[in-house]
Amino acid sequence: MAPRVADVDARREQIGRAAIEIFARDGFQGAAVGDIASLAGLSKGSIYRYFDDKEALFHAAFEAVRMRLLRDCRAAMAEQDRAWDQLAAAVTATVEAFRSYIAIVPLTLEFWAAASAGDTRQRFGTVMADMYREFRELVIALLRQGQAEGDVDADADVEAIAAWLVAGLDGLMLQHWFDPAVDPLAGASSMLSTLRKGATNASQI
Amino acid sequence: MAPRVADVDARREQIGRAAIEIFARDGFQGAAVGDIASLAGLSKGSIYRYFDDKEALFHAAFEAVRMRLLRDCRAAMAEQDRAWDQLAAAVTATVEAFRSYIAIVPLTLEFWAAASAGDTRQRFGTVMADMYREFRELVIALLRQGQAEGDVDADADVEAIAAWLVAGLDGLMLQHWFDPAVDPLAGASSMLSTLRKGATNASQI
DNA sequence: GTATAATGACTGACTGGTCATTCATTATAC
DNA sequence: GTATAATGAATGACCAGTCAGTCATTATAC
Repeated sequence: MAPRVADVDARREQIGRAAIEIFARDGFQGAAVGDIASLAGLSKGSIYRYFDDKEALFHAAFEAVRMRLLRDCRAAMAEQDRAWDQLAAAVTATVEAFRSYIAIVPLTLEFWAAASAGDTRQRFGTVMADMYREFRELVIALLRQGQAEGDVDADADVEAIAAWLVAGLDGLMLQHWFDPAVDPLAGASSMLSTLRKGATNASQI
Repeated sequence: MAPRVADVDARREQIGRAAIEIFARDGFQGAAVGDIASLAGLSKGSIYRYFDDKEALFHAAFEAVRMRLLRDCRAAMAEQDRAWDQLAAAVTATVEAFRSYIAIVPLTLEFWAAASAGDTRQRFGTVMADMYREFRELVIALLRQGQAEGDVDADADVEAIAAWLVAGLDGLMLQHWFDPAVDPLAGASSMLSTLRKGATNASQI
């Protein structure tokens, strides 16, 4: 109807918000493009003016969620001076992000599945690999700085630690999703304090 | 009377094996029951003689994989005396199971997704919740015994530790699946040694 | 040992339905 | 009048689950 739409980016974002909600509720395969269109206040056909196909829509939804998480982490880190405190803040911010924006969880699970099997595997698999590399590298950098600042053992295997720290956060969110009695914050705190004691000679000996 | 003396259990297992392979390759929604039937050497119609519907097939596939994992864990534990060594053996056995039977990974990811969104959520959600509770309880029991044997601090929060240990294994397997350069065994070893140092006064002080 | 009857595992064409994607048409703004 | 956004009916492909019929195998009678 409206020629020269006011703002293409705004419309894409509007559709993306609807996509997050529907994909989180119904899954990737289960979601109907028409439902996303309705929620965005458009018709099915219009979706295809802004996105090539359903997969592109899914990718955009996940990307939006990922950026939000990364932004929250960086914001929390900016408030701390020492690398160790920044790491703790990032971990806490991640858990908080999951709790305050719970749609992240089912959306992520759907994305994992899409990246691991079926036609979507190739397209989304590299996206996941890149994302985890990025998260691990963030943690590795903090741990290295922590070593320089004397909060982390010089001989700690920072790569391995980064992998299981990120892994632990994912897994805690997963268990919390299936069973709300599992407290992800308690788990993350325990993980951090154990790491603090287990990989820090300076403060113990 | 009964032609080919059909061994119902054997047939179900034969179909189950095919189901694991196809679901791991194509995902739950993406898999065609006809493909599973072909791989099992049967026709589509016959599948429904042994399973109520596609979901039942999926459930059976996951259950088989879960039992195998649990069996491997218990076997590894049986070879150790002290609770701490049993825990370490179980963790290593889990990682080894993932590596030697890699189809577990995409199948698990599919199951997570099915348990988190869409029509399948209710049916599979409780299965997941129960499974994680079972795994956590196994770890909790070992940690408690470890406390009794003096290998684990008396004031350690065993519930929180169990949650993040299980979480870490899931997450490591996930990262390894997307990026084979991530070594899950190195991650798991680091996690264990950190826990050993961080939650054990006895051996350090 | 042979012929016949009974059985039920197995098949695959079929039904009913879903849904992503396309495109001819309509509405709107300038 | 023209360019473009938006629409939604139409298309085509896919697939879970059903069921009437087939036929190899077993049981029984003699």
